[in-house]
Amino acid sequence: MSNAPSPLQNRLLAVLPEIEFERLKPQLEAVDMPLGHVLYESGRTLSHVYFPTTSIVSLLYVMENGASAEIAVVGNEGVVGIALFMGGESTPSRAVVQSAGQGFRLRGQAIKEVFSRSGPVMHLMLRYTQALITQMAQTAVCNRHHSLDQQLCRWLLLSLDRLQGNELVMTQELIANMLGVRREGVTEGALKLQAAGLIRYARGHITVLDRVGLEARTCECYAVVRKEYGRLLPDRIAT
Amino acid sequence: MSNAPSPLQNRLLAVLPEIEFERLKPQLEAVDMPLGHVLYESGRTLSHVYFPTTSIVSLLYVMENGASAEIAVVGNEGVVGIALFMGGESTPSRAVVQSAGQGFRLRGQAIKEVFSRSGPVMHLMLRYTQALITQMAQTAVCNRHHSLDQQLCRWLLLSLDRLQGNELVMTQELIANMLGVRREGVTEGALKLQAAGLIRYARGHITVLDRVGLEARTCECYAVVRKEYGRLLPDRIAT
DNA sequence: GCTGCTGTGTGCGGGAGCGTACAGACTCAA
DNA sequence: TTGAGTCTGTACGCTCCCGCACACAGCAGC
Repeated sequence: MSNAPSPLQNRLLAVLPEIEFERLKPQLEAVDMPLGHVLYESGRTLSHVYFPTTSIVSLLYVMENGASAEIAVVGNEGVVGIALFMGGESTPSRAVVQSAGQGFRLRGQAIKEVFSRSGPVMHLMLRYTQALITQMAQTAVCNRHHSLDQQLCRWLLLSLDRLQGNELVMTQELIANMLGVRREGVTEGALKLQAAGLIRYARGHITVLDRVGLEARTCECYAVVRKEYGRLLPDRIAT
Repeated sequence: MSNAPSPLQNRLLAVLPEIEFERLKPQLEAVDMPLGHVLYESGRTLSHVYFPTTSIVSLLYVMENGASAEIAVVGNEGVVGIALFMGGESTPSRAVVQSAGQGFRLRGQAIKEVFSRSGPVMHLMLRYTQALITQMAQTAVCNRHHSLDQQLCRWLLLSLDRLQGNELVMTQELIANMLGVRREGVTEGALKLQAAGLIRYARGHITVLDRVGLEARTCECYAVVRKEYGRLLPDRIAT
């Protein structure tokens, strides 16, 4: 029974080589993590990374209308605030204590120094990875909350951003696989878009006629992802 | 117009400092990426990372019953195979060419060398990050395909794994927020679990009576996540 | 031409979960 | 003890999407 909380209750810290742990230890600050406490807010620059010991933290995405969805959950097996060392400094999600308890925190600067000895290739890879993470998280949110029609628009836009030109070669069947929905659902969605003059569809060839129109029909998820790609990847590497 | 494909068409490669790019360049191999081509299979060790130039790649999770869901999409803004440099070597997802085109690939060893100069703290952080990514990806899949009841079980198990003891303090309202569903839906799900003798519920206190029973009721997502945490994090850092 | 295959359109019953509304049950403080 | 507040249970109509079935249209090859 460890009554005095120890950083070693966090299993990431516990498996570090002793030398490394001893180096970090003086900088670890014990913190109380009461239920509902917000460790960081969406879009805010993080000041610390948190290593939960007896608490659980939820990573939540809060939508514009206030509805939310959990992206992931972090307990004593992990660390909250990976954006700090991935190089993004912030994320579009919020971290909330889901189960009260203790933890330790480390100033952002300290963890960043560990990563600072590495070269530009690694930094770029990590920043990209964070952008990818955002896309995954937003996919989860979108799957939960948005209509097939909105998701279809999002998907078309994400694909379009990665192509030159405005035509994509893709059957409705394949799109359905990607979105995890029925083929018939894609048919109906595509028909609506076609009727609205936004796309033209013909046996595996989609031509986007009105990109702005698609953006107007999709959900916020697309914009969130696009913005993060723009923010994280330099020199006009946008989504 | 660049008729001869250039690695610089990939925007990650394009923003690298010239010195770094020149170092990688001789090792970049141009590859054709035909529609439907599987770059890597779920669970298989990756041999290369791929930098798409004119192609688009889908990261898909394929469920046991064959249904699938796209986790994310990667085009010339990114790289396929982040598990290689994150240290995981493999992922539970499959990478499929969604739009035919070209790309460049790099032997895994080459990208790993870039990361090998870093210390154990960073490696651990990255491996953890990959585990977290898996959790997010699986959340997306689960949101798409599984019932509220299954998701409730998954959520309870993930929380339980991060707690000592078998009681969690959590109102149905909060769980609903996490899962992104109605509170009433959680009520109904919890009642079923209680009727089956798996949990006991009382005003914000849940006691898990039959963990194995919960595991039997949840979907594959829980096991996938748990297994990846076990695999990626050493020394019995499980989910 | 005909035949087959692939891709798209359509219709219908059913179920899961939503929005809404409200009722009971427990807890705490005045 | 009484009332207010919080948490949980129940009910009902509705919508979106699913599963299934089938028709049709374009495009290949012979």
